[in-house]
Amino acid sequence: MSKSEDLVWKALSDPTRRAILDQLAEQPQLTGDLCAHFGRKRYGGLGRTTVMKHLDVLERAQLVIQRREGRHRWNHLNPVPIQRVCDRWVSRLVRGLARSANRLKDLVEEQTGDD
Amino acid sequence: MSKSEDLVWKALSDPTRRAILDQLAEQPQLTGDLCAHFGRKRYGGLGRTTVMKHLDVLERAQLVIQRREGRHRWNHLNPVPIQRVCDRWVSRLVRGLARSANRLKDLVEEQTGDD
DNA sequence: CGTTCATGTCACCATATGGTGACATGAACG
DNA sequence: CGTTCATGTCACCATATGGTGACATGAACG
Repeated sequence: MSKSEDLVWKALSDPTRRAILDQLAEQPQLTGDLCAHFGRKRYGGLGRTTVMKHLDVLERAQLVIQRREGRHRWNHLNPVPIQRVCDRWVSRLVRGLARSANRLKDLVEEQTGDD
Repeated sequence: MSKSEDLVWKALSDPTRRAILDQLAEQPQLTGDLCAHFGRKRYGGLGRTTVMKHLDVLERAQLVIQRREGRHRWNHLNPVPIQRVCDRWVSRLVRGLARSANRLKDLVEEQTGDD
């Protein structure tokens, strides 16, 4: 639907990017720190270029906010998009659940009848 | 991380699949109904094969549950995986936010100082 | 002010993914 | 029981995506 929501879902679909967000949830980090971390074999053994590309995707989805400081760059997690997206879906599901309460009841009765 | 969580994120990353879940949140539908709906130009103009592939992805992520009935197949939305995934992330973010409250305060003060 | 070190950009590659038409199966209806 | 109609499967294509090494920039430190 909305362009920005799509960027968020796309950004979250990759495990490495979710791991980056995990790291940034702990504390803001330098691009170099993240590259060093995900460069370790245990954590993917990724090249610096790869990590920066992931950061770029996260930035375009506004999940990560970047701040220059001299020749360093701090990467901050921005929790707003995730919460917005989750809120929307959970409320949609709740709406649907209410509507289908009767059908679910019927299904359960039918299933237990079969056992 | 976990295999099943990855399947859910991957499944949710496509706009068409999210639209399918939207449809199924309203009410369970036959595969043919969904194909007819998304076959309309306004809703993507997709072929039957394409819609079924999306349904397959959703089923593997357990976001959709299927029930045979004669030569028909009912597709039901299963809200559990979305809620589980959202819960995990929101709680992670809350944890991170608490930890970074001080840093955020500093940032805000610094920013307002610059304006 | 030359060198170093963190970050940015580029062109490129292999594979995953969304999409398709043609054919297969199998319940249901005359 | 032959035909129809909903669903399932197959091989295939174009493009998006994750990943890479080589080169570019530009702050900082001796």
